[in-house]
Amino acid sequence: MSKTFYITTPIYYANSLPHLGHLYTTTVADIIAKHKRQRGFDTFFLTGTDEHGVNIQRVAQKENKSPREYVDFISGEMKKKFADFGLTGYDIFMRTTEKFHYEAVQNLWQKIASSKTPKGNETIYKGFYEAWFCPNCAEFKTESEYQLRDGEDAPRCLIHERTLDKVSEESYFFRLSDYNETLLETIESNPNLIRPEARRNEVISFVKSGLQDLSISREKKSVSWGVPVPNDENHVMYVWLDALSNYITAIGYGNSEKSGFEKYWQNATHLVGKDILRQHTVYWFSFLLAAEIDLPKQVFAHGMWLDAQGRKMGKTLGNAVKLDVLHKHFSTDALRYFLMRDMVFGQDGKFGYENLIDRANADLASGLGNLSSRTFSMIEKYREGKVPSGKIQEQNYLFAKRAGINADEQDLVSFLEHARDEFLRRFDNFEFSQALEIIWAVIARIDKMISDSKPWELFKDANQAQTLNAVLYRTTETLRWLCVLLYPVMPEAVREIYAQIGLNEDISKINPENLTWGELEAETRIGETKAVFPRIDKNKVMQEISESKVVSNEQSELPEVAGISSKEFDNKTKDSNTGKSVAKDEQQIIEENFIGIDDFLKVELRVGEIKIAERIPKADKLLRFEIDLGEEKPRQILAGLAEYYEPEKLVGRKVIVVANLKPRKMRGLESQGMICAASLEEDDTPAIATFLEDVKIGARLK
RNA sequence: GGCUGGGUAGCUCAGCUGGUUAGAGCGCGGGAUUCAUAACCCCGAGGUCGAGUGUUCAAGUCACUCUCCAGCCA
Repeated sequence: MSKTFYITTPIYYANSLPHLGHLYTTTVADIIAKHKRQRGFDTFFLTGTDEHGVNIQRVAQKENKSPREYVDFISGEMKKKFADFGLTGYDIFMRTTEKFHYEAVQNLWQKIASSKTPKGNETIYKGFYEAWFCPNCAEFKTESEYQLRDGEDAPRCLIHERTLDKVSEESYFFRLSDYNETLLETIESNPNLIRPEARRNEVISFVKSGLQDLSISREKKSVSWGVPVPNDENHVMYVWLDALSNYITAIGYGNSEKSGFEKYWQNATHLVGKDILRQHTVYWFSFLLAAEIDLPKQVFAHGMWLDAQGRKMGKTLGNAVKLDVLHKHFSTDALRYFLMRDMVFGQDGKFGYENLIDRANADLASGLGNLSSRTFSMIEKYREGKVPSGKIQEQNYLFAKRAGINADEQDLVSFLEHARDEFLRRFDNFEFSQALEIIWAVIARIDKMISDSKPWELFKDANQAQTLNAVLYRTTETLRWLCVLLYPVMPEAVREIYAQIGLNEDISKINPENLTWGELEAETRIGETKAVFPRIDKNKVMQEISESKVVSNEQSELPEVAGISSKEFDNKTKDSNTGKSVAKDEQQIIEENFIGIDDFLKVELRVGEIKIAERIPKADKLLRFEIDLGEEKPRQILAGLAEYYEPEKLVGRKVIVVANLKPRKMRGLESQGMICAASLEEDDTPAIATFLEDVKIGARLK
């Protein structure tokens, strides 16, 4: 039986449109799947949507759709976006609303219910949960949504300020509290079960702090959109049991429609965002233990993409990456490369269009692209388009040596083999960023070999014919290897290069472990040459992106209730445990985005004239200003404008100053306010706000 | 507050079990070159490795204290 491999992304909660987070995890999974397949693993790749729960019920209602219509729409959008980015290689797009899943989770429920906990108790029991309910909001409130005042028994709703009612609802509970020891033992004895290590520690400390039983159902009268609990008309399962079990139901556990459980489950890897790690370890592992199913081999929690400044992306800040912008301006391969190269897998990463462009230009255009381009151009020019043999005969050794080329290619071969092995090792260990660095070290080495041997001079010397041949052969053969290694990351581009070498095998089926130096045959006729990674005109593209942003802000979009999925996941967690309520009302979100006039008046904006502007030694961004606000003496204000403005030219300019900002020290100097400026572009290039009319110094803005 | 992780060149990061003058890429300055996508190659500037104390012949690398940042605490 061949080796198998099972890779999953989370199934994404179908309450909001696809965003970068979804795209990222599925891209990583796709790359891993392609890699494993190349290496001969019988691989199963799952992604999909999680479609039940009260959140979805509500959003659907708001949209005047049935939950089913709504999730059909979202899941369709998800598939479309994935397809836009070439993500079609999954084996299943799992949906929890499918019939087989209903059947299978119900079977799982019964299996769990029929077994005992490690301490010999019933695993599932019926009880009540109690929670604070606000009748005005018609919602259960979580801790962060209410306030308990001194001397009062019941907390108050933060919105309505009225006391909350304690409401209890019947619920089935999973006896999670009986799984502490088993869980701890399992996790501690398997260092690789949860990764990265820092995350694993979090889980361990969470388990150690004691586990409470988990509510796994809701009464149908409050939540109807879910899988019915077997033998109880009045309950539906609550999200996590339903959602997590998809990983096994999709491959045939508990149902006969799907298959592969025996084959794939033994080698399962779950990729998850760090925000849902607990659910995928504590809850999921316990469910599996209860159902007497083996645990997955590994759960890997990756980080989040932050914006270029390191802030969380979201609706409120308006800094979320727009997938249509990405799709319009960047090739899928460049994006895939960036996602793998720029984020250390497991840590958070910063995403900026500029970073992406810089990365693509430096590594892809100037690096790999340029190497292939110069190679084929030389083969065309010097060897009539045919890859020459790399053999150097003994009588030519001396000539080769003079050109700095070792007649024996073994050094290069060993180097390349070692790079390949390292690459595979890093890749297997999910160290994608470092794996790719190794490839780029190979590119640098080949570039250097070319520069050192100077093929354009060798060409003029008849004695150096074989040296030139060797350089060209070695370069091309190395490119062949790199294509095979890089295939999972940049399938399209690498196929193109492979074809330009003149080869036509299906690169997706070539196992990098079996690459053998010299298999590229001499006399191979190279294909038609063209640039694989065109250089991106940064200014132009950045300009276009900032223009398109303005447009898309004006378009009305489908509302993303309560924003982005990580937040939703959090809410969902609380919900599943306590039955307290969830998604914030859209209206409420909107209200939160407004401030009252009082809030505005707190900000003291005044007109000031710049009297002195100068650079600060050793600070490349900061400028020091003295600004006259009509006060006794000018104020010293520091601002990060040095990269964009000549200080001399700012003297005399009237600007808007936040006058009551708390003073702050920077570079040992106190800044007594802030100059208002707008950002021109993604990188925060500032434009100082100013007046067309002649305003008085010290005048307050209102 | 408790726990966990991190603070290494302007930026993003490598530095395994302590051992020569602390590395890479990007960016910046200079040079060389033309096969190539203003590319590639060479040279250079730039770091008291968050602060302090200790262990040691020897410490980004170990211990302790402090500090700042991030995450987890249902």
